[in-house]
Amino acid sequence: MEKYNPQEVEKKWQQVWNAPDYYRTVEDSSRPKYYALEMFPYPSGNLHMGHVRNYSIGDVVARYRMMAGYNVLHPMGFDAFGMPAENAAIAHGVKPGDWTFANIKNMTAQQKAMGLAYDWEREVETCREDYYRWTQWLFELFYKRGLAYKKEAAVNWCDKCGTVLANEQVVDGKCWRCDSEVHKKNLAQWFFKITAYADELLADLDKLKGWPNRVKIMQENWIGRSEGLEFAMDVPALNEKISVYTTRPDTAFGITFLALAPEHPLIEKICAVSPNADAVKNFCEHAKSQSDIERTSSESEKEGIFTGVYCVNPFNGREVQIWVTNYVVFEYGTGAVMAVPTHDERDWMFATKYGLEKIWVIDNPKSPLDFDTMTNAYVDKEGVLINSGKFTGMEMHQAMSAIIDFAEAQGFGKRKVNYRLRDWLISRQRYWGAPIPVIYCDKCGEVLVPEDELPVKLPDDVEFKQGALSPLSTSKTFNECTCPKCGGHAHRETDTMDTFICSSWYYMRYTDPHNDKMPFARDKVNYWSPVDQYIGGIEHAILHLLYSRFFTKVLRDAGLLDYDEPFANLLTQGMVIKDGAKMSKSLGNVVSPEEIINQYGADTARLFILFAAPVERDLDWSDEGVQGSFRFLNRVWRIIHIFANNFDTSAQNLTAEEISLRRTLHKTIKKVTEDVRDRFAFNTAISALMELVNAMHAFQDKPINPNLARELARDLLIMLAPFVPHIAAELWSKFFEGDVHKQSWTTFDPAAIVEDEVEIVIQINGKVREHVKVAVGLSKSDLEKLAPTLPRVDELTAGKKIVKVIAVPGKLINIVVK
RNA sequence: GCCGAAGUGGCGGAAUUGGCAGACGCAGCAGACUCAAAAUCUGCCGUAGGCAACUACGUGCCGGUUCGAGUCCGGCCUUCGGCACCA
Repeated sequence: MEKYNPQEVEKKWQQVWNAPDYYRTVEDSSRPKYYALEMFPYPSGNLHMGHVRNYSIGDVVARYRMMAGYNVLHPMGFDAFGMPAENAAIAHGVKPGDWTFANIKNMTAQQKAMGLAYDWEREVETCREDYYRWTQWLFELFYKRGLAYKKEAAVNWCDKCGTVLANEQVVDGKCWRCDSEVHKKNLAQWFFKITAYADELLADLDKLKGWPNRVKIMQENWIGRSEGLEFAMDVPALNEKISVYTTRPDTAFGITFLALAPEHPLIEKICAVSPNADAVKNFCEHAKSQSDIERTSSESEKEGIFTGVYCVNPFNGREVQIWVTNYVVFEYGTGAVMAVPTHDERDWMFATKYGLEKIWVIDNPKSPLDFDTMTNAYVDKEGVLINSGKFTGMEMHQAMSAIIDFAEAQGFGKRKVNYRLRDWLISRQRYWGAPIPVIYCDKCGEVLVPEDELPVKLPDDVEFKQGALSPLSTSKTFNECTCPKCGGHAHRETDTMDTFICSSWYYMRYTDPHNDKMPFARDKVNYWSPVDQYIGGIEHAILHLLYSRFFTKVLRDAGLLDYDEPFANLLTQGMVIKDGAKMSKSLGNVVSPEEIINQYGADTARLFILFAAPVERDLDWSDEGVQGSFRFLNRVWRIIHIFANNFDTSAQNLTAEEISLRRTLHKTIKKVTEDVRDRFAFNTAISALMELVNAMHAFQDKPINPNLARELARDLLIMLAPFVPHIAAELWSKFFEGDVHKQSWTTFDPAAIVEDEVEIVIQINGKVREHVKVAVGLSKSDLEKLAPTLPRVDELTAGKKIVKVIAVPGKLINIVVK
């Protein structure tokens, strides 16, 4: 028997799998389809352990489904536009495209060294013209459907990245990529109208039965739907109205002031009549200069200034002061808030600080409030209205709808649904992205580039300088053009698209990657979609997964596809941790996949990473654990060779020991199948395989029935194939015909797992006192009768009274004594 | 503050429907093989007491339901994640 040499074995099989037709996928209506997908990577240059984990999980899923008779689509590609390529251009003078393609080449080689079962002919690279042509085409589709628009707004600007960011890409006031602080800037930018789909994006979360609950909850929070009342308050001094939005119309009689965001357009008019206009203007400047964190943290100091102007509460006719404050968010609702200090914590703090009036309008009849000594707002969702005119005495929830009805009947307000979700800012002042296909004509204004002129190609003659200027605007060949409508003088949009747009539809392109008439054919995308199993990191819970859901719904409404949700099942893998922290260069705890693969082989790396932790949980890297996995593969290598020595011996009837070993095999088949198919419990599937190999080891020095030896070797290799494809293929080729990866998944023989005896537990007062073997199928009453006849039971219950006997067939007998 | 997840040996983890807590692996200890070491194989391995059979305790804490709770219920504690002045 030669030694297990993973380097040699893996190289050999990777060459076999690299043949163009080995993993080629075609539509086939005779088999059920299965679309297995891992989130495609950014081509940073090297795989890290997070990638290895992601692809190992996906490969087990795909390979198992292939063997289980499904027509499996399992593609890979690269999210190839993005800033690091551009930064490399600035730092080292290399072209972003050259840098990117070199990285893709390197990473593809690393992926191939992992032995992954991909159809490489479907590879997608988002930076290639034949891909971004369709990204631009989709932008135009959104534009034509009124879902892409340009607007001047205060947007998030990252100095370090030299570009604007979408709300989803700002984390705790910082840039999601470089972690530097983001500030507001007024710029005219392109947006996608994701808010038009807010309701459906929220409602359809219910359809996603195969998604982790926490991801759905995160999206729900992000969309942030609320119901309430929007109503107008008169400003007599200006002969104007201010609209406010509230979710607590039941507290409307407690309004004591009105709070405006410093950006509110009415402030200018107020200043025209205000006695302290200068102070108000100064305050607004000050508030606007505060950083995002200062402005939006609930712990920040609330500040404000009285404008000297009043408005009228339409419910009771009271005049209330108009204040400008730093805690009202302009982008949400109407940018103006009715303030009720007694029933809102923020208003309480503000009113206390500035000595404003507090009027209580809700009391709790169950435990009446002592208003004179209250030090907080009363915000519980329970109570009855007081001091509220004709609504006094009404239960607060009834009062909410009654007050809304009243406002609607009087014509000064209406029911309103609001969302926290904002439109998606998609412009980026960067080079390495898909150019926005828009032309600005001196006469015609904003014009789309005609479809047959797509793609708008990225020019080569640009200067890569950090700053507010889009690199494309430095190109001499790109900028100037003629108007497609009138032929007159025009110039191009020089911003590119957020790369999240490229990744919002790549999984559709995989279904028809070489189509040069359309982004994809409708019948192909419908055949393969939705993705049956999507696998990736939790960090995309909102970003990529929300954007992709939005894209799917827009493309459905445009008639390009016929389903509502892109990803039927989602698996969010945990991080790879070492020494208690995420692997990172700065901590110096990075383990390179390349080194592990060189030392032990890809099979060992895959096995360890799948065995060490459940897929959803963080995984602690352990060098000793890797050695353990390598040891196991060596055990497999030896035991298969030993068993194969018995293949040609003469067959006898199975001994009792052999029957028991066969039972272990079939129980293992059942468990591994269920763990892989239903639970993604790869760690327990592998532990069951280890137990089987341990059981086989009891026969290492004994002759074994040749039929059983063959059955064990065969089924073990089939079950190992999705996890450790190279060693399984090699051992199979040595002792069996054909290719292990083209075998049907093995099934268990129900007759083989039947036991004739079961061990049941005897408990006395719930404590285990004895184990007995009984015939299988003994009924409840048989067991109850059996219990008192056991000598041990007799001994332990001597002198005590048996109160009750509980029997669970096949499990236990519990005797209750006093 | 609100929402969510988790807490089990020295470590990673198992226990799928309320029924033997600690499968499997790592580390450790002992033995076999060897001149020796490595590799391999075998056994032991929650804590305390005991030569042992065995006994008591034990799944973050307190209480409850149940013949029986890691699992269910109520109340806390800790850690991690998300949202966070959204009216």
